[in-house]
Amino acid sequence: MPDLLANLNPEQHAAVTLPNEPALILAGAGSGKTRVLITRIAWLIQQGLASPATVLAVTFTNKAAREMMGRLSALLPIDTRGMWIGTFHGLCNRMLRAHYRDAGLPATFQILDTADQLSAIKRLMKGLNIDDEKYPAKNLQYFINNAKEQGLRPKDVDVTDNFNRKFVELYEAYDQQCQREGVVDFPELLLRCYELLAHNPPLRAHYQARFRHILVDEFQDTNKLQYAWLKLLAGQNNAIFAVGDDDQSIYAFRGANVGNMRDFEEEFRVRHLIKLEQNYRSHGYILDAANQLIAHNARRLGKNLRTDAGHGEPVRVYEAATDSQEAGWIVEEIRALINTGLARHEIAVLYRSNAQSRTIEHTLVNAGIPYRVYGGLRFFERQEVKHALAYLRLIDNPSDDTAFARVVNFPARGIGARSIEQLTDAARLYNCSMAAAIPYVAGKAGSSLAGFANLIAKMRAETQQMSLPETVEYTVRASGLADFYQNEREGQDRLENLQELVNAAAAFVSEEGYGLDTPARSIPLRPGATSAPELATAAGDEVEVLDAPAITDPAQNPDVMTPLAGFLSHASLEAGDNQAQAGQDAVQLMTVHAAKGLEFTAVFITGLEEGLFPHENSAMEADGLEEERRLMYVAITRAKERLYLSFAQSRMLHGQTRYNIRSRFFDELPQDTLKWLTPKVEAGARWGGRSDNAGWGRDWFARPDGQRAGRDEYRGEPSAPLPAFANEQRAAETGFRVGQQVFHTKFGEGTITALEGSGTDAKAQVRFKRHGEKWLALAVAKLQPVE
DNA sequence: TGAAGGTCGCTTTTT
DNA sequence: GCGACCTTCA
Repeated sequence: MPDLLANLNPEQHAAVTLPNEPALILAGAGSGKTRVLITRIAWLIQQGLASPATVLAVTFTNKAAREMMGRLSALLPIDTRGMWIGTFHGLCNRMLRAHYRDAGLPATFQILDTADQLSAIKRLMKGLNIDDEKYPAKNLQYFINNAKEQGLRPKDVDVTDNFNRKFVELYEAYDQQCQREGVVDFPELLLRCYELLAHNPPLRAHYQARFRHILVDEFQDTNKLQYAWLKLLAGQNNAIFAVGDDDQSIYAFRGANVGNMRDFEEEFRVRHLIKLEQNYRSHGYILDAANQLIAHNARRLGKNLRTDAGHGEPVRVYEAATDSQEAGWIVEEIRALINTGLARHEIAVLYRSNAQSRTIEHTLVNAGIPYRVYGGLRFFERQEVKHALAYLRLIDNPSDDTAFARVVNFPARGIGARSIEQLTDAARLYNCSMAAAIPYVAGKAGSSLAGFANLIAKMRAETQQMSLPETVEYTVRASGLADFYQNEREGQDRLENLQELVNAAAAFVSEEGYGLDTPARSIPLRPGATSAPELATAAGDEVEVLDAPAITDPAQNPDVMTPLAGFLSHASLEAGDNQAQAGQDAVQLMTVHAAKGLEFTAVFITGLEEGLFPHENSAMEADGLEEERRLMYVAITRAKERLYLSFAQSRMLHGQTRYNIRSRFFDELPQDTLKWLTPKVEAGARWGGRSDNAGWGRDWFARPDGQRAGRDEYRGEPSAPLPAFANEQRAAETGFRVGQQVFHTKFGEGTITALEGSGTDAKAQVRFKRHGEKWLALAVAKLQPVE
């Protein structure tokens, strides 16, 4: 029997072995939070305090859920399938599939992702002739999701004015449309599941009796609805083991409510509050910086990280003249780090907003350093993949109008906007789906639509006995998608992705433990399967906890989805990785948000300027600045050994050059942990704000005070050379070189101290004998070389 | 029916 | 500055 408790520190040990009572674990960054969560489950089972079927563990991302399952089965030889480990949405989906009748849903209900939802809303508004200018579909989407996350149905929303009344009406119409089509959006999965439990006492009692152990990861990120769902599931008797960090709450903008931690403490009368403050990730100076920064936040539960590692390296700070100079410095430092033997994937460049990645990417490309950008299009979001999925959804559920509208004329089959209009009119008239309305459309439009209906019918018939991978492969071909992309000039990648979809289906079948020949569209018989059957309708007050018996009679096991339904859920709930060159050893580029939960030996936090980080929009939001500070805290605590902070005096943003002052966060960090690689300019000596350049010559832009930290003043002893990056290359592009003597008609003689950009964007920094240092646009300024 | 051209917006994002 | 999305036109 493995000793699960070995090597735990006292706080971790205490958390893992708590009695089965409500507990809140305040887990600082890098304090072994996931380890505690996993060890807790393993310990409960090992001690005989819990059987796998009584455990429910919920996370926010599929990645976290997978990690938990993986590490758990490595820790104990248990079948994790008996447990319910997954995301809020994944678990709710599972419950709704099991009790679809009680939840008022068709067996084959489909899940709309955010993009599907928006197109469903647009379709709805078009049908109702709503002015998209006055009531933008995006705003309605936000309104609906927000209401659902507050647990509010249309009848529950307060009508305050006519504008709001319209939104409530549209919300209601949207819900009716979803109901008719048999589709649910993301928040609906949660709300529907909440209502299922709230309105069905026997069912609620069943699950409350079953899930004696509820564990929640990243509790600070839960929204109101998720908290209510947890409360319902816990009932009077069950304990919730909540793990979270209020200092890392960075998702308020999408409904996360840090207040849930306080509420949980009070409402559940939490007697066990344990703080994990021992940090196993970062060196001392880095932690000092994090601790002192976050101490500036007023509303905290309070906690301070400590480490046994030494001080380590100081935090290096660099002030650049421009965003591209900042990028140049970063790349030089990265090159130096790589030269010392550091793996590229141990280096991360973080930024507040995605737009900042461009300059850095550009500079990395020029330097020939491989990198990977996180974010962007993910596999199941690609258009060709979504097209194929739409056909599969139509096979499974013909009423899914979102899927129907997406592919009725793709590949093109002569069904134009007019035909679609006729069809939607008919569908509204007969209150049926678009597919069902086809017979009511007459004429040429009617016959081409009938052709499409026949295609889908044929596909449904042909795939009746096929396995899931066969079904997908058949669909890709029979839909005409394969031919279409085959003939498309740049369709090869898309064709490969469609093949990849077939592979994904095969992988899904094998991971779920289906036989390879299991028909995709029937409830599979899985001899020896350990998934616990659920009550279709629980009767009476007697509730029995069913301990994972083998499934023998599919009719009694409504919780088993067909492989196709499972795969379609999987595609909606897990959008997959983004396609960036995975596998290669590459420098990691991402937003600070995306970096949460990750760690790197060396971290660059870039663009530390007022307006950017903290972001200017945060000033308008309640608690906005504190959230920005938490974001900075998250960023700092990603670093293990080396932390670099940088900012630029000017930056190209939205096609305009902006002049920013350095972030206030610099003043909130302990100064003795910082090592300025460029001279630190005191706040009072600094100019700030925007400059519209009025009154200044058009051909140059410089700080009005004529001062700047020149690269010749660079005093660091960095691993990297001075930011005289790629000078040779610049020389070739601009015709000038750094160090060259030049003459300007207005400013006279000077020396080039830096070059950047190319073509019409090329700029030179020149130190003039009488006018100080200035940046000049080479396309405008007439610089002449002095022999 | 697709290409071309114009307009809009632009913080962070998982499910 | 750039991409996404919408409309327009041949």
